[in-house]
Amino acid sequence: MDTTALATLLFPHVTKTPEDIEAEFPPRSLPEGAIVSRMAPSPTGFVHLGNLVQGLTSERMCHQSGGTLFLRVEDTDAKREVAGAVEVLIESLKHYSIHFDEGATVDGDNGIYGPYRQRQRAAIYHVFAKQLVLLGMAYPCFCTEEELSDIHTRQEAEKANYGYFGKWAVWRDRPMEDIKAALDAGLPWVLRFRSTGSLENKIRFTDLIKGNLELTENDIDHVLLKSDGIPTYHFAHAVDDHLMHTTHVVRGDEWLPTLPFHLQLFRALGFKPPKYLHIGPLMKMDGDSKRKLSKRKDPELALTYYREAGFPVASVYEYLMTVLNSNFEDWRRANPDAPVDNFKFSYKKMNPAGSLFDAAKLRDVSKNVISRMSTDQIYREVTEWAKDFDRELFDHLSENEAYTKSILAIGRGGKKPRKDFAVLADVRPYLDFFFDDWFAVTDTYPAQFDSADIKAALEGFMETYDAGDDMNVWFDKIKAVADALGFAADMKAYKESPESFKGSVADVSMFLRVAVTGRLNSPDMYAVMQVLGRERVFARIEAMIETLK
RNA sequence: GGCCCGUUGGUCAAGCGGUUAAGACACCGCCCUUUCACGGCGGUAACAGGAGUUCGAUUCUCCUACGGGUCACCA
Repeated sequence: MDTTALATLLFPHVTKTPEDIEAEFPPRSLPEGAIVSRMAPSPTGFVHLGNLVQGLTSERMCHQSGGTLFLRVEDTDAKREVAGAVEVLIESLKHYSIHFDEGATVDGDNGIYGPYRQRQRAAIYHVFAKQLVLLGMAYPCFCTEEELSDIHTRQEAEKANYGYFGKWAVWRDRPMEDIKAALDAGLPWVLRFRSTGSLENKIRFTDLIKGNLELTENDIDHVLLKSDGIPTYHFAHAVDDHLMHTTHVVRGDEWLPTLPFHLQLFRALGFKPPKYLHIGPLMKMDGDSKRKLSKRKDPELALTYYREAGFPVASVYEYLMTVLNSNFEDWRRANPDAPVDNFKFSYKKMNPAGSLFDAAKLRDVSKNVISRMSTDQIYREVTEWAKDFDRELFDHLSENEAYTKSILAIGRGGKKPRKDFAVLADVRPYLDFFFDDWFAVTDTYPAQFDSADIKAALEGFMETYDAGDDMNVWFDKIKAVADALGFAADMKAYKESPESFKGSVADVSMFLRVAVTGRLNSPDMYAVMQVLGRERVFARIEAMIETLK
């Protein structure tokens, strides 16, 4: 077979050589040990947790090593592409604070190793495709979809392995005349890799996460270029990651089965392969068994789900960190206030197996994250969230900024901050009673108490209340009210002989709490009253007294 | 079916030939506490099974079982 003739026949317009292209993608000048990696998602309009897991890993490795992280859009499948998906993607990753040094942006490209959208790189791939043809390592295949599925059916019937190889690879050794004839007839064709691998042979490979692996060689003549001239993932991966000087590839371990093929491709092209990190899948419980989180069945796979539910970015980030690096939690406990970026991320701490996504754990992490936020920070977070997902809340918050902040400040800061919020959506039910138009008495007094006593306690409280009192004086006054009504002022005394009292100061506090907050449970009453102000407090108590008449 | 990866308590996970097998979440109990939310102390609970290698295996090897992934002109 005259490969020169075939190459010219197949790629008449390709004039550049691989050397020309190489010259256009010079080596990067980065410090020793700097990692170059990328996020290479396909623009399907759906950004999921897996993308973030992979992105976070790449991002940490690059930026911790003084390297470069870039974004490459893998838009080789025109059928799946959704309009505006690139924008969604970029916006979403930005939201989750993954910063790219280089790559595709909303307006175009940033960097000298572009284009960063694969379809725009078609001419580049063709140069290397032609090269492979020249070397006899690739050939055109004119099989139709029907022929291919027919092959598959026959393989099933014969219990043979699936795929285009051996005797099934009907175009692998066709004479030139056949190829010419097919070309002249205008038949569509794909370019296939001429594999020399054998199932008999094993290859050894070290994955940075999975460790030493023994894989079987690839014997399939995979498609390199599709009939539209656009490369498949495999070919684009080899060419791009070589030209863009990627040092580490982080991806899901569903790629492990095709890894032998990728390695083969790199060798055929004369490229040095990057180091690989194959991450186990994120799973979830489905009945009694685990399974990979699925785009179709599991709404919690989509990043938008977390935004909508009101998980702050920092919460999702920290949760994923705990999943990715097993020592992250320990570090966080030792450094509760340190910026996350200070954590030393290590791929050595990554779990080779898949992890079950743990929603309860995410909530717990989130509670801690939110509890550590300053008042201004939580105000900003919740306002921003409410803007999109709870307009009414947004209005209340933004029209009463100072007031809202004083509410959110209750129990915030200090060694043992309150942990009331797992998600920002928890904020509204927590603080709604502070706003008069939302305030409603939803809990009722337990039946065991006499309304005359309740009324007397409320009135007694108002007689001596002074907003200027400090907490101790304030509570002493409540104790005095309790005492006067035959309620124990001292909890110890009450516990020793509850039968000698009508109740305790705890009950008297409860009378006030229901009147002032409308419920049995609330944050610290003293602080609540300070925030509400004397006028509101009295108005509410008086309203309650009315109902007790 | 072929190929590959994985398997420590309910869940997330330390461990990397000798440990009383960490820790976190969840759950339970006690303490603190005017409710709540915290916080403190304690508890239940695990090396899938079987053969090897070794003085000794959770750790190494093999087999089995189970789970997962993958076998497209999708990535």
